[in-house]
Amino acid sequence: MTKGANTSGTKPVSIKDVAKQANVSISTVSHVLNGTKTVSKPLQKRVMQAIEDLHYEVNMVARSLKSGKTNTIAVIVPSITSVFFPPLLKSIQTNANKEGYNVSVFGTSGDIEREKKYIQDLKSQWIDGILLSSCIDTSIPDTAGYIDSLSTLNVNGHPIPLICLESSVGPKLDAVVVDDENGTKCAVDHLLSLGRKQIAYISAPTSFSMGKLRRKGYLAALTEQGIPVDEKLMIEGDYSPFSGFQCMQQLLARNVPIDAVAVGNDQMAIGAMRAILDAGFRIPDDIAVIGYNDNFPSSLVEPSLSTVHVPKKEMGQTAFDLFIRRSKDPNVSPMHISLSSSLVIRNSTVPSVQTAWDLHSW
Amino acid sequence: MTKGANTSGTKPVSIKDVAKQANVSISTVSHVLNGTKTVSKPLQKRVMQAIEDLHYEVNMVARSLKSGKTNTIAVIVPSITSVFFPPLLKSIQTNANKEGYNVSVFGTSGDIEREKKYIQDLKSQWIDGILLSSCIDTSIPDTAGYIDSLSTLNVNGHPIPLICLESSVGPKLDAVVVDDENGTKCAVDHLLSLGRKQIAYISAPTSFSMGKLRRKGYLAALTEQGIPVDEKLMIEGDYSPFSGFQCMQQLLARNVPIDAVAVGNDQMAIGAMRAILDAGFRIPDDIAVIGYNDNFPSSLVEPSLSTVHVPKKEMGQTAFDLFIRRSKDPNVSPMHISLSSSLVIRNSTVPSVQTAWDLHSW
DNA sequence: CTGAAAGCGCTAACAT
DNA sequence: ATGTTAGCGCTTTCAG
Repeated sequence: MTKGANTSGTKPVSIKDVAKQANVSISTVSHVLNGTKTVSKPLQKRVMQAIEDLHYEVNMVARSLKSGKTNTIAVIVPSITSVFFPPLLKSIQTNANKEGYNVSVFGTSGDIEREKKYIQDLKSQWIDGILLSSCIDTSIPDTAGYIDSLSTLNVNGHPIPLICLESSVGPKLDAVVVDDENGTKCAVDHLLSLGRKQIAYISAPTSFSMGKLRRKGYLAALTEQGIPVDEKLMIEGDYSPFSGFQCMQQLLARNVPIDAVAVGNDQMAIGAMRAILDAGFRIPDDIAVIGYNDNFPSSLVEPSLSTVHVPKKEMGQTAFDLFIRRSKDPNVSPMHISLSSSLVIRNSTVPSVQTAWDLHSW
Repeated sequence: MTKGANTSGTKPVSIKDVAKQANVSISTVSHVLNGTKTVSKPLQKRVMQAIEDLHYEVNMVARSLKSGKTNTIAVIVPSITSVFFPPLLKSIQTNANKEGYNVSVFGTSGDIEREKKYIQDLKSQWIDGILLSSCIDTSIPDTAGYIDSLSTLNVNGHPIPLICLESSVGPKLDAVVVDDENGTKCAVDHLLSLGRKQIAYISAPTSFSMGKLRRKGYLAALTEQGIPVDEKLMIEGDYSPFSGFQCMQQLLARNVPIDAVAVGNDQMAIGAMRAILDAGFRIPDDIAVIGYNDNFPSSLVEPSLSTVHVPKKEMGQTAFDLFIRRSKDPNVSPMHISLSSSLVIRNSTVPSVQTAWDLHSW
């Protein structure tokens, strides 16, 4: 009646016990378990029966030791509480489970040493693959060695597929990113189309390719319109809402006229909104704001935040697909997939549009 | 110079190779690796040197097979995207890492079959422990067998510690919960103290102890004031913001006067706020709203949402401590820890209080 | 179609 | 203090 849960027993039952009970050899049991070879119907029955009777369950660690596979992949991200990652993690999890993989999640808190440590540990555990949103600061010298080591991670004599998430770390590694530059350019173009002239920019850390590319998009948009770039209008945050708040305060304190601000992510944008509002300005009448990523809080704040939508679900899916692709053939050449993002216009740039709270994804 | 990353190699190097290189026995290597026995300085040196030279790294899966320990715990939650869990997961992760444990996270999407499947798989993997926020519906008969099996989970001849998170599943299991009943009572008392008489309640699923207890707190508060309970004022949601929205719409459609609503969690409360506002009522002038959990979005919405604070960090910490406690002695009697919650008053009940956006935790 | 046996890499009891 | 050896539970040649 109840499922074959070894619910009470104390003695571990192994393949050996099953073999004995079924009166067959140990290898026969293994073969019916894995379908590795054809086993005659009668024996098959007996084995199944014995498995049932004994409540046998395979031991994955022994199997892993033999097979070299753990059926587990790891996802390493800077923060598991940052609102951006959970949807991504969920997507990865869903896709991985579908293919029989388990997922372990690690949060580095932006500490590169912990990132390295995790990767080291993961190798020892014979992890089947790593999806990495690295917190490495590529602006620091001597970083090349680490990046290089990532592309040649190997264990048990074979390479461990490693896929970069969100931010490409090097040309030799598979990666799935969004078209950060173009997305930001669209955002700034939108501001420009609204007639804004003094557009500030709060950047995500430019020590990462993501931050660099997004800022590049900002610059490109200005340049295209022949607007001179003013360093006074640019500042760099650290992703967090509070850093956005602080950056905006500083921008405001510089006494340069500002009628709009584009921001490297939604968290900082919301922090910036707070600073603007606290300083007594109106959004967007005095200063328009646009973020990046389209996380659910952006639909909740007042006024709702315009932003650039990033397809997190698709991103997780794609990353997992890249992992599968590389597991099948470790030698395929690295693939960089850039997902396209799209503008989401809300009230922080256009007061007249109807916007609604996102009541579904959290 | 560079860390001993086996960065390029192809041959797996085992303890055997180290032994040969150092010209010692395999067990000596093991002993210096684990400090299991005292090894003479010179040999120790030679072994360390060989490890260095060969870029040796322990193989955790082989070690696990032998030792029966994987140094990994699993956390199973209904949803990894729900805003409540990430802070909890982070806390668990932090504490676990400190003690040398890795954490695997699993989201069941509220599907009890997936929950069972995960647990089954985890047993095969010889997981060291499970922290479980179960999605089992205790109102369904035949559920006892499952709960019972949880308290006797065992593998490799020894029990697997299992700790219930957020919702106690049975007296035989360790659990860390919040004082749901009292917390809700305080919330409703607050509404009462504001002079509200027609207080509706949107419940979390009452098929779980958490939902039951919180509703009980609501009833207790009314009863204490001699206010008759009106079934028309009660309804049950499914945790999600959208369900809160729908529940509130239904409540409003019942044409019973309502001047306040207490809600089983913040997500539903925010959904309910949307419904109230959409229906043209003012918050809190016409209808006051209070939630539960104190997740960051509650500070962001307009008006900000009063709620009951739940210490997620402490919860993760406590759960992990319980795990450690039970690993050390599988036979200690089950411990139920109830964390106390506290009222957070914001503008959805008291317009005059100053509230600020939470800019720090997401 | 079935079984015997050799390890995967490691730990730990048991010699020496 | 050091070495020898027997497995942990499983997969997978290789024989029969």
